[in-house]
Amino acid sequence: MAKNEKLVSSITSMDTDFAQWYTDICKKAELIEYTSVKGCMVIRPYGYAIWENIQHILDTMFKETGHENVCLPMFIPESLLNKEKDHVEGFAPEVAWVTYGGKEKLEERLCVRPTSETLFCEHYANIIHSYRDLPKLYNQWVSVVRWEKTTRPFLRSREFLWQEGHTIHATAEEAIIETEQMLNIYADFCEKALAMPVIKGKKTESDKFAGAVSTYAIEALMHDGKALQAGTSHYFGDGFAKAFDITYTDKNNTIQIPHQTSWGVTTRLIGAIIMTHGDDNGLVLPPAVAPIQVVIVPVAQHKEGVLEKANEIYNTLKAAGIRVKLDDSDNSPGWKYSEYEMRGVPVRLEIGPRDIEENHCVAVSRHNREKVFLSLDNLAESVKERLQAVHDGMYAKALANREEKTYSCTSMEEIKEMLATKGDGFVKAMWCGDEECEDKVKAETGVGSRCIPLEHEDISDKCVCCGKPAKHMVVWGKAY
RNA sequence: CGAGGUGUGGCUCAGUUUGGUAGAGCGCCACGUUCGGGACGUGGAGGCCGCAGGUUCGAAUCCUGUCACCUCGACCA
Repeated sequence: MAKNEKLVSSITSMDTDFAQWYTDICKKAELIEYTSVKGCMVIRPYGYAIWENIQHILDTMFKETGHENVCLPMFIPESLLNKEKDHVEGFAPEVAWVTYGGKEKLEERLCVRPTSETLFCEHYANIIHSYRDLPKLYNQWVSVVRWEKTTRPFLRSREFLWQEGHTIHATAEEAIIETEQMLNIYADFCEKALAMPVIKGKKTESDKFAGAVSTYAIEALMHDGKALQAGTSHYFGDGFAKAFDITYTDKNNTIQIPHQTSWGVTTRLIGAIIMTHGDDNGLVLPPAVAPIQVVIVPVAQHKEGVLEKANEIYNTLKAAGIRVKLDDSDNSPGWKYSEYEMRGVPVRLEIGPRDIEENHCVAVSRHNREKVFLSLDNLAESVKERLQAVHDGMYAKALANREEKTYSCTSMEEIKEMLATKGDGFVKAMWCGDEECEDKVKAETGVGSRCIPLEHEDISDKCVCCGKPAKHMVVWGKAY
């Protein structure tokens, strides 16, 4: 392994400086490049291809559950943004404004959408009249702008790509079911496509979305023990509908107010992948979203028959629907091994004269570097099995990391001690429901409330802070 | 946004204290030899020192401002 350290010396090791390690990977795996505008990055082809794969899988899940894609404007007139009081207050500090059109000052300034609830509401008010018009299950894939003070690639940028689902329903029950359904879709996606375990939970009052009745989120734990909110799903009740005057006539010819939801995930998921699975050799990509699932590295490719065989393998795998790349550049095999490990390619196949003689190739799994020989007969099948094994291995590893860094605590002292001795992580502790206690826990221990998990656990019957009867089990953590 | 740190070819950095007109290694390009964990030889290209002002006969070096990145806080997908 000593030699190995030298190979990857260009990436700062995770233990030395996790933040620098993260930045190194973003740059060296060619996911992003900075631009002259703070917080606005170029997502390079390799990074964007990951996003395209995320989009494709999620979009399919959305469509399977009856959602339709739309596209709304990127500008919101100030008066429209101002219609829902909590919503404006939540977003006003971080919106960017357009005040000029060419040389003329605008009568009313336009905000660059930080999120599109208000636009959807304006639209719904126009198109919804009857119970027959409901529900509307809309989603859009767009970018939004939030003028953040501190920015980091993927985790917090001023412009970011996301999808925002906005649905409107006849009844509260239906909207609540939608909110839960989308939370479940996100959690399934994270676990099955990104190999990333998440905790589904409800946000506390102080932490919920501006204008929502309740906010649900999936929370993931990164390799360094910090929490990352990976997706949110909000139930709005009829608050927005009232503010925007959206009504419909029901079967009995009486005017009713509909109920709404919104839900979203962003390019932050790419940051989550990096920080959940990455290691000191670079990126480790889950097979489902990896732009290249298998890279073929020919060894002694100048020798007769090697490139021919490599091409044959390439064609076989490609025909089987695997995203495969053959690197026949004249870099040395060793160089290629390191390069594709840094880029996180899940499986590498090595094929050289000795392999050809024995009718097999070498398969190396990125996440654990395990090497096996695979027969060239039925190769597509066995490669698919390897990809599945990589996914399973990555999930197990990420889950083990989370378990190891999850602590159940019954007192403030215990929280402090666990964090001090075992490092950052998820802290499970009971809470009375009082905001004062929530703030106090954060102020004294450094960990804030992440969510109230849907799967309840009884750690004790008393609030970890005040000792009064507990209402909820809360997962606490330091957040990105 | 508050406190601290760093900006020098694509990358990692030396040079800044004490001003005198820019270096190394890696990478890149060409050719040849190589090829089972980042190969080697020979030749070559590439930087007005983050940017803008100022001081000075003269600024990578001193001063002011600004931008970007990193760390720790506060805010957030």
